[in-house]
Amino acid sequence: MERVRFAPSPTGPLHIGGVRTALFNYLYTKSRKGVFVVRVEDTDQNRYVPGAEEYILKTMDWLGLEVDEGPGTESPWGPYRQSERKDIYQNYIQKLIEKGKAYYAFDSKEALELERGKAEAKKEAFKYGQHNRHRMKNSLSLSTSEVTPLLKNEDYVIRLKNDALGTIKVQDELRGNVHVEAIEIDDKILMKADGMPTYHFANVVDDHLMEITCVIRGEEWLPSLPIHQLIYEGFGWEAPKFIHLPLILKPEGKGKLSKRDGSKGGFPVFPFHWEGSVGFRERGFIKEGLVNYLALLGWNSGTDRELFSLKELVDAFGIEGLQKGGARFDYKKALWINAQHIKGASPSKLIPLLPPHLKEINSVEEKIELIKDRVETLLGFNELLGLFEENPTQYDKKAVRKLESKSCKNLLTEFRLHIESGQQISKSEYMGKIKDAAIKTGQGMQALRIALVGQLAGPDLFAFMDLLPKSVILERLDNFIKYLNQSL
RNA sequence: GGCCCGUUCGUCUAUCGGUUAGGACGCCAGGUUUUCAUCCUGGAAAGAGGGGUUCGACUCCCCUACGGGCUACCA
Repeated sequence: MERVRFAPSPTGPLHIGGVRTALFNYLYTKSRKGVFVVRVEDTDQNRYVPGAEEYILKTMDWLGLEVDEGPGTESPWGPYRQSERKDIYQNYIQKLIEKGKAYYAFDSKEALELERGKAEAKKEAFKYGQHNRHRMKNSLSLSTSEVTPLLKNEDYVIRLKNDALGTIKVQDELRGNVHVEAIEIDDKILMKADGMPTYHFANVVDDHLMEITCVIRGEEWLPSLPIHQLIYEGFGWEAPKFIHLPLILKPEGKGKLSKRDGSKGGFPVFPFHWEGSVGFRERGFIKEGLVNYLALLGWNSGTDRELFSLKELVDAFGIEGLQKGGARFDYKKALWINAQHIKGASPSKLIPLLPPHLKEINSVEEKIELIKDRVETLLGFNELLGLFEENPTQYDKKAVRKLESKSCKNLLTEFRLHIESGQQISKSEYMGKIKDAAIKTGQGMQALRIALVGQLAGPDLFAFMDLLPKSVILERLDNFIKYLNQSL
């Protein structure tokens, strides 16, 4: 049975890169009928942001990424917040020290800065490791009698003792074998002075204890895979499989997509609102649209098919379809995908997603049916449904100018009488009136359209009128006739 | 700078040694429509460069270039 985890850090709202990582974790897990675990990696007390964890969980909930185990779940594998697992890490780091795979280090930040500066001056990278650990201040270079008081009186960290030789080989399911020289890997800090583990340590310990079978994370973690492997080996544990996903890149320019890119590019980067910034949900995306677009960023089904529901994605998913190179975010395509899902959705599914004042309007189902092919996002319904609810307050001047005011006025007056007398409102009836008035079809249709909605765009006029109370139609005709009178 | 990963139309991608290099978004043109949108049809648009290997390379190998990531007591 596969057990797969999504392990976000609550340092802020999840952005779409994180959402996609969650999605691929979910798809992989469910396509293999495995257990989907969410683990909150809150080991950095300085970067902790209140509300972020809740935001992440809400996102999963909104998108339908059902969590099998996570914060709040009672199970032998819990707890699922790393801040609640401190004792476990303390316990396991001792084991690593006993095995001689980790050691205490007492170097001050200043001392490390100094070393770093020296290395930089020589155009070298500073590494704390095999070649220089003997001249640093740690339990390997100091005698036991020196170490004991330091342990008591000074801040210290615990470092990985990397004594690997030659070349380290690690495996990524997407990229195959990756080789790194052991000397390149430094003695990473495993335990910080505040007693909390670093990512590297907590991650390995938890993945092992939670019996995770496959780790799916962003490509930014690929360089630290050898470190993690060293820790697994230090414990004598078998490592899970690893998949490093390509990153989502900025729409244009350089680098990976960041949280700031949204405001610059005029598109959202968060699933839903966070503080001042709006998310995909506020921009009128439905979950199916967002999920589908994100799945296509770095994955394809191997066929020409692009439209999928979440369930269909689960069925179609396979790691063969994963891409190795980074993918640029394309908001236009995201909008198109969203539009396809809105078009395919039934009105009853869309109505609950509308703002309260729109949910309740008359014949809302029929109205949505009439206009859903015309919108890209849910926001489009505000505008188009508004055409039913509010009489035009102004008329498109340019369009009005092109009308032959007098004959159009007569036509509309005639049509008004026709409606008032209780006769049928149909296309053929109106066409007859146009013919009688001896004006062009286009003119006649445009005049009616402007009268009803104030502009030259909108849904089919007769279907539109079917859903409009007769009194409202009359009112709008009156208003426009009056308007024409004034301008004559 | 060092290390690692990557590179097919503007963008997302198919191709797993032999194809007129396919699809989608976007763009352009035409059609349907009372308008706009939808929809339909068509079009422009790609293998980073250089070496190999091979009867034959987008596909395999090497180099270069470019892009990305990492290089914290952050994840």
